Amino acid sequence: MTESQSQKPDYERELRNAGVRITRPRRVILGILSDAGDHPDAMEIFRRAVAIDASISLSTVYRTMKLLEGVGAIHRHAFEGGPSRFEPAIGEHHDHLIDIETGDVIEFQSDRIEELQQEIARSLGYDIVHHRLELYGRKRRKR
Amino acid sequence: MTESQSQKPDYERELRNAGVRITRPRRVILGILSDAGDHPDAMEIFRRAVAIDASISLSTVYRTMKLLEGVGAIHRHAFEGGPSRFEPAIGEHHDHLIDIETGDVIEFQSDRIEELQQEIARSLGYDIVHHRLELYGRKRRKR
DNA sequence: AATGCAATTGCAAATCGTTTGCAACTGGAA
DNA sequence: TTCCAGTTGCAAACGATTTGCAATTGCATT
Ligand SMILES: [Mn+2]
Ligand SMILES: [Mn+2]
Ligand SMILES: [Zn+2]
Ligand SMILES: [Zn+2]
Repeated sequence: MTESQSQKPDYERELRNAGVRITRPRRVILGILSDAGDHPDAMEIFRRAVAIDASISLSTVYRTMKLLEGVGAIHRHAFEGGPSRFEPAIGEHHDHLIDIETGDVIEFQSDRIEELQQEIARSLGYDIVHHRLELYGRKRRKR
Repeated sequence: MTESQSQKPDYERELRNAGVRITRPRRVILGILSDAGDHPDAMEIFRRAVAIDASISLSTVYRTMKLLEGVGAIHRHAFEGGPSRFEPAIGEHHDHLIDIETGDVIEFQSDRIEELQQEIARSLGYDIVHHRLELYGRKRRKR
């Protein structure tokens, strides 16, 4: 396997090109997002950021998330109940299954479902701009 | 077509059986929900309620929605951005397509997608408790 | 029909997640 | 280095929803 497909996005480059200033707080937040394997919310990102640079504020986390969402660098999820959660917009599209007991988020992907969504939308005279598919469930009890 | 399948749910009966007290505010709110053809939010329900009984409070609307959701009489939707929106839990299950330009909500149903969701969940070792499928799109530009 | 009391209400204040005004600060082009 | 528009931290504001509390009211019981 070559490293042609980096797992961690080079945000700094990407953002510079988008004409965004790379500041200290942003560099810290970008680093956190780059190697987050989960779907942290703003407060969690803030905690991780403060551990690196105590002067970072929650406001800046929120402002940065909004900016990154705006340039398409991250995705915002509004899972049931809780606050917005984020993840880098790398790799192929996927949807989520949320374990309603543990809160675990499991990713999955179904070309078939994606196709069907398109069909449905167009049969209704619409083009899909984006969508949201979330399954909420619990581990199947062993039989 | 007979009237064997009532379009408007008989909430009062349903709730009495569930051991819920039928108060004046509740009766008004239930009436509004019964013949709401749309997906109103709490504030909208409040407005419609006040038009019938000026003494109803927004708190009571919120408390009643929570109660009705709890007994499964209504569904709560958290469409992108806005506040929670509600609809009677009658008829067959359906999902929604939201017109991102007008805010219109269009209902649709796909047995195929529902099946695929089940398959996916069980392949991941889960039972689906509920799910959420929302398509956000815009009217296809006429070609 | 009158009684009794837990359930329900309206109101105001609180809460939660998020946004914003503002004065101080800083990245990075020149 | 200078310079200033962009960015920051802070505190206050925000919108949606929830909650404490004292007053009211369903409704089961006499
Ligand atoms: Mn994900
Ligand atoms: Mn609907
Ligand atoms: Zn998808
Ligand atoms: Zn569905």
